Amino acid sequence: MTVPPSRPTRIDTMRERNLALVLREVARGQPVTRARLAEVTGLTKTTVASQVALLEELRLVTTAGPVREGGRGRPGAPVSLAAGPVAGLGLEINGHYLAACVLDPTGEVRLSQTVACDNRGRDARETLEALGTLAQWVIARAAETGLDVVGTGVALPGVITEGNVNAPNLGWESVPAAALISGALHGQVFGVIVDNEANLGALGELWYGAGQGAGSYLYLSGETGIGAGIVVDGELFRGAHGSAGEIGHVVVDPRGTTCRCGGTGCLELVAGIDAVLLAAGLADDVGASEPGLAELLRRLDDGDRAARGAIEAAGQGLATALVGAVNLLDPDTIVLGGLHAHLAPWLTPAIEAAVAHGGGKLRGGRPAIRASALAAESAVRGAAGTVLAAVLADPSALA
Amino acid sequence: MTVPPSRPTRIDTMRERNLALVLREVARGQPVTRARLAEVTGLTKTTVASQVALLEELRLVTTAGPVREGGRGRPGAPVSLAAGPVAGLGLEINGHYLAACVLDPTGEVRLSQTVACDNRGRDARETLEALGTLAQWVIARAAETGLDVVGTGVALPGVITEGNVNAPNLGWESVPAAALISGALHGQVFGVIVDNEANLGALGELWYGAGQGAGSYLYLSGETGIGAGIVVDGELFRGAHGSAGEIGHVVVDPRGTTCRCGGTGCLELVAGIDAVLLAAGLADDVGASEPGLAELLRRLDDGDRAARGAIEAAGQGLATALVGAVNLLDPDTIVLGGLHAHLAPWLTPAIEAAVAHGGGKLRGGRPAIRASALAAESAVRGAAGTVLAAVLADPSALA
DNA sequence: TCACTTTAGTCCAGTCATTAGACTTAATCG
DNA sequence: CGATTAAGTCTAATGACTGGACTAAAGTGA
Repeated sequence: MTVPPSRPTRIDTMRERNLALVLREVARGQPVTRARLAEVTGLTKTTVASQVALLEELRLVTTAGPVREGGRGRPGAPVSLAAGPVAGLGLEINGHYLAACVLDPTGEVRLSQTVACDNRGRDARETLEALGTLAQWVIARAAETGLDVVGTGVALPGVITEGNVNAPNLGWESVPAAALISGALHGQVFGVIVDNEANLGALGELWYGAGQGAGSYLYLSGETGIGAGIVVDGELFRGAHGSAGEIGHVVVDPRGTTCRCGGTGCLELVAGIDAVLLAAGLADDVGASEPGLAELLRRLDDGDRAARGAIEAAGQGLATALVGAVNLLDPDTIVLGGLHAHLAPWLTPAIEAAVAHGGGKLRGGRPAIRASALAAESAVRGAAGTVLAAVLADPSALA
Repeated sequence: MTVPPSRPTRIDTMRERNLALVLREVARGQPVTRARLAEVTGLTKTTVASQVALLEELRLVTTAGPVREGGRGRPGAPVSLAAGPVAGLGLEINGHYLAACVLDPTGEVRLSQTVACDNRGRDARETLEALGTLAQWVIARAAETGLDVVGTGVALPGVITEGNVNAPNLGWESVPAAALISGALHGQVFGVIVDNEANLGALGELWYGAGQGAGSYLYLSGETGIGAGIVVDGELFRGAHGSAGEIGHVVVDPRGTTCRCGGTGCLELVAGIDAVLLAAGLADDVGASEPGLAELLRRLDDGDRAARGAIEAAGQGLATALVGAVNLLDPDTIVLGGLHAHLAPWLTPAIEAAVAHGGGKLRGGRPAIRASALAAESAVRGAAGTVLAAVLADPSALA
C-alpha cells in the first residue's frame, strides 16, 4: 500500500478538528446559536463557546445580537460566517481569456475580472506573467475593500502530473505552473493550488451552481476537448495518476476514425466543439469556438440540416459515453458544462433516453441531467472555492 | 450536502485513533520494535508502549523476546500481529456453491469450506438458511482451534440497495440478506457486512492477491454477468447509489443487439461467459459455466475456429470497455478475475494493445493487466478481509 | 405585577491521553 | 572492563475536554 504514514492525533489535533467541525456546522445552518451548535456537533456548550471565540478571533464568523424567536427561554446569539476579511482568489487560464474572481467565506463574489487575450500560441511563461499581473491587481483592489486573500486556486485546460502541466490546447509541455505563479503570490497561508479546469468546474458547480445538493456527480466540461470532473461525496475523484475523467477519449465507435490520442472512435471526434462545427459545415470557425458556437446555435434554430445532423451525432456519442460512465460511476446527477452548456437543449433528450434505458432496470436511481448554472464561470468559482474549502477544512491554519 | 454530522473528537477518540494508527503500522512492517513504531507514527515511545500494551490485551499483537540484529545498543522486542484468537469469517453465495473461510489477523487462511449446491432456482430463505448452517459449523470448528470470530462478511452476485439484495442470477428480489443471516450469527462485535461479489473480490485481490501494492485499481469479475470492483487508494468506490462498477452494461457497440438491461450493445453480450460459449458453438453448456469453460479452453488450445473467433470478439469488447474505464478512472492496475481469470492468456493481448493506444499519449501511467491470483477464492477472502479491515480501522471496538 | 419556568451562555473543578525528559536495561566497541 | 549506543519505563506537566453549578434573559400565568 502507498498509504501515507498518517499523522498521530495529539491533543491540539483534537482542538483543530473540533474547530473545523464547528465551523463546518456554522457554514451549513448559517445563523446558528451556540446552543444549537452544541446539540448538532455533540460537543458541550462550553467547548462550542470556546471554539466560536477562536473562530471570531480568526474573523471567520461573527455573532449578532440576541434575537427573540417567540420561543420561551433566553434568546440565543446567532453565529454566521463573516463576509470578510478572509477571502479566496480564483484564477483561470483558457484559450481566449484570463479570468480572476475573489470569494468571501459566505461564497459571495466580491470581485471579478476577465481579460481577453489569445493564450494558444503564447509562451507559457508569458501567459503566467500576465496572470500574475492580473492576480496582483485583483488582490490590491480586494485589499481596498478590506479583503485579505489567503490562498489561490488556478484552473487550466490540462493534466497536472507531479506539479507539471501538460496542456495541448495551450501548447504547454511540462510547465511547472504552480512554482512559476507563486512568485507573484507569496505570503498566502494556503498557497497556490493548480488543477484541471474540468475538476475545478465540477467543484464550482457543486458548491455554487447546478450540483448543489448532489452527493456524487459528473461534470462535463466541453471545449475543443471534452473533460469530466467526477465528484464523489463532495470530494474530487482523481484516479491513480491524477488523470481520471478523460471522458473525451472513451471509445464510442469501435469502427470510427483515429484520434490524436492514438485511439479509435473517441467521443471527442464526434462531440468535441470543433468536430461538431466541422460536421455542421462551419469549418471556417474551427479554432475560434465562441463565434462558431453562436453561428451553430443560429443554424440549429433555423433548422439547418447539417447542423441538426451534427448535433444529433454528438448527442448519440455523448449518450453512449455517458451510459458507460453512469454504469461505472453511478452518479446522482450529470451536469453539462463549458460550451456544451449552451448546446444542452439539443443534447439532453438523447442522453436522457439512453441513460434511462442503459442499465435502467438494474440500478437504484437514474441520474438527472442538468445544464451548468454558472456557464463559463464555473472553473474560476471552483478555483476560488477550493481556497475556502481549505479554510473550512483547517481553519486553525490561519492562526 | 448529505454529509453526516461528523462526530466530535474527544479525548478518548484521540486514544482510539492512535491505537488504530499503531496497529496499522504493526500490520505493515510485521516485526517492528516499539522504538521504530514511535519513529514511524510520530508518537512518543511512552505512548507507543502504552498502546502496544493495550493491543496485547486485546490479543491483536504479540511481543517476542529481544532479538539482536548486530546493531549497537539494546536490542528491541519485536511486535507482530497475533495469529489468533481474533478472526474474521467470510461467506460467499454463488450460483453453484456456498463457501466459507476464516482468516486470522495475519491474513492466514485458518479454515475453508465449500459446499456445492444449486442456488439458482432455490428460494432465498432456503439458501440463506443453508449458509447460516455452514457458518455455524465453521465457527464451531474455528472455536476448537481457539479462534474467535468477531465479524462476518458475505459476498453475493447482486446489487445491495439499503440493505436489500437484488440478484438476478440467483432469482433474488429485494431480499434483506443481512437481517436474515445475522440471526444465525448473533453476538459478533463487528456484525454482518453484505456486499457485492465484485466489490469483495476486488478487496480480496487487493489485500491477498494480484492487487497488492496497487493504490487504485479495477477488478473485473466475470461470470454470466460482468462486474467491476473499483478500488481507490485502498478504498472501495461505490458510487451514489451503491451500484458503481456495472461495467457489464457499458456500451461497446452502439449498433449491437438489445440487452436484458434495456440497453444496446452491452459488454456482457459479447464478453459474458454465456455469450462467449454461445458464440463458440457450446450452446449446450450455457448456464453451467464451469464445465463449459473447461471445454472452451480445450477447444481454444486445439485451435478451434469458432472458439478463437468468440474469444477474439470478447477481447475486443473488453478492450473497448476497459479503455473507457481507464480514461474515466485512471487505475494503476487491472485484474481479470472470476471465470475470466482462466481466459486471461487469450484476452490480455487485445486489452493491452487497446489500453496502450487509447489515450496513451495523454496520460501519465499505463495500467498493468494481470490475472487474478486467487481465482475463485477472491470474493470469500475479501469478505473475511473486510472484517479484519474493520478491526484494523477500530481495534478499540473489541475492548 | 411578580414568582415560576425555560432556554442561552459562562464559570470552575476534574479527567485523562499525550508529551518531554530523566532513568534503567542491555547490547556492542575499543 | 569501562564507554557508548539504543530500547524501553517512569514521572511530572500540559491542555482540551466534560459535567454540573451558576447567571442572564426571555415568556407564562395567577
